[in-house]
Amino acid sequence: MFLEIDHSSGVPIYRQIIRQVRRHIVTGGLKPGDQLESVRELAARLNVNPMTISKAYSLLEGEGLVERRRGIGLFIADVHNGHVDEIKSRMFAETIDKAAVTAVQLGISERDALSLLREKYALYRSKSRRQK
Amino acid sequence: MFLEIDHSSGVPIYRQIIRQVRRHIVTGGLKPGDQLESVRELAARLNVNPMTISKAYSLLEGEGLVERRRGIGLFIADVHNGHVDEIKSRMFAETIDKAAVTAVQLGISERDALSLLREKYALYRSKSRRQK
Amino acid sequence: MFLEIDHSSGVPIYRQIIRQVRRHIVTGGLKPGDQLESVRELAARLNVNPMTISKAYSLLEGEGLVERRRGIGLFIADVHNGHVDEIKSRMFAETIDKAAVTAVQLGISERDALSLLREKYALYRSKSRRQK
Amino acid sequence: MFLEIDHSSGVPIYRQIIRQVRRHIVTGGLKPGDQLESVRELAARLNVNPMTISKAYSLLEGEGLVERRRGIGLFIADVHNGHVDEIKSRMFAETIDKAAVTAVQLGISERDALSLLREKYALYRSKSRRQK
DNA sequence: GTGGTCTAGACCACG
DNA sequence: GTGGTCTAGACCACC
Repeated sequence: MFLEIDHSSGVPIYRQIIRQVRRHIVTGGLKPGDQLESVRELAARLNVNPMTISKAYSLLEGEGLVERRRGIGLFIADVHNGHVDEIKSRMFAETIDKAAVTAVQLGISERDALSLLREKYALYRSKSRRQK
Repeated sequence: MFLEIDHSSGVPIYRQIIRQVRRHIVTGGLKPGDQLESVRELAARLNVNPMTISKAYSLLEGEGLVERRRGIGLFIADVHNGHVDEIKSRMFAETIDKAAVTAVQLGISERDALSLLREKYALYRSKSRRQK
Repeated sequence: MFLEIDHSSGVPIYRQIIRQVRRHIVTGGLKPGDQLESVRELAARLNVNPMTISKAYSLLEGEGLVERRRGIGLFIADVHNGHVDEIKSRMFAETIDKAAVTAVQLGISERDALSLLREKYALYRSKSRRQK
Repeated sequence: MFLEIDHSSGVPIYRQIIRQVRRHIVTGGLKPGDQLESVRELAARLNVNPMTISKAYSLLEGEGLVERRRGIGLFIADVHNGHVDEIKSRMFAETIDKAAVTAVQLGISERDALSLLREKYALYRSKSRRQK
């Protein structure tokens, strides 16, 4: 599971995790029944405190996106139906929208904007492949 | 100076102020030599504690965007063009960064991401021209 | 960490702290990765308000000399050698600047000024060697 | 009269003026009976508020270093006797002392220290000549 | 009038 | 436990 933590953004780590896991579920990257990485494992991989992972998982459980099976671990719940593509598009459109507004307001050329996006895309694409 | 404080966003007030003043400076809404609203005045207008405003102003001073003239008030500093460009790049890079991570996590192709950005860019570009 | 606060000097406490921590970092007394005393601990020890310490620490963070690890504490950042050298130069330039102005105003010749500096330098150099 | 105001040092302007006028008196750059520049003139030249100059002059008068002659202006008082060279040396030695300690503590070479002093000396020497 | 500093105390978020 | 934020109020220095 590809997760990118930004320690300097000020956004709490557990929130960053929740948002990204939610995305993976929406995307189908994580499918109903899939087991989540264990708290300890993920904590070690991301180099954050296990309690932080635990908090994120608990909140996802509260949302009903994740199910706890006692003694075994956490699994993606069966909530994955319909409208997924639409939701995906909307989620992505929001981020691009902000970027476009900012670019225009700051007078950044379309050429520069596109080339930066291309570069960043490649960066995270390769990171995500390495994490798989 | 137009400033909009969102008390419910969770983003610290002083950061909201910094971000908006910075944007006003970078986009030319505030020009070198312009005097900032006084701490007390702005505090009264936004209905927040003067120290909160003071904190925002001090940090802007630390960034070199704002200058104190003792006993008189605070003024927009004479920022080099290079510095402004650097700030712009940083501001824009942050938004593109988020978009790129989202795109990768949602499994959106680079091609689609770029074309959406192109489309949005054109949209806001033409909007901004009409407003001129 | 040795910190000496002079309440009667008129120099703001938070600036005294910043200057001394900065000096400890630059001279190697505090090394990258070292944890700073907690805000509350230092506040109690120096007998000042925690917010004053917090302000000093925040500004050091803004300078990039110190890093927050959320919920854990503050640590000396991994400062590049170049950055340290820059800070050193700035610190030293300030003292020489004052000396030069004084020399000119007192009508002391460049020759005498240089020879006094040479002499004082040798003095403290040998003192510092003896302490090693 | 050569005066160097540092707006960014945090030291109040009126104090900077007092200290430097005092130095000129000690040095003999200003002699008993010499008339001081008028408040307005000096204010215009240094580009500071006339009240700031006035405050500095009043405090110098309080020290007895300066005398007010009603309707005419301010003059250097007749306090200029003995020990002058000794005082000068001490004033200068203090600044060099600090510089030398800093240099040694920061590990700056004698060569670099001397060359910086040479450079700064030349800078203020030429400034002082222009102001005469 | 301007901003700067410090305090005391409350509350929050994070780990 | 950690730091961060905000408030209310006092006091200071400067112009």
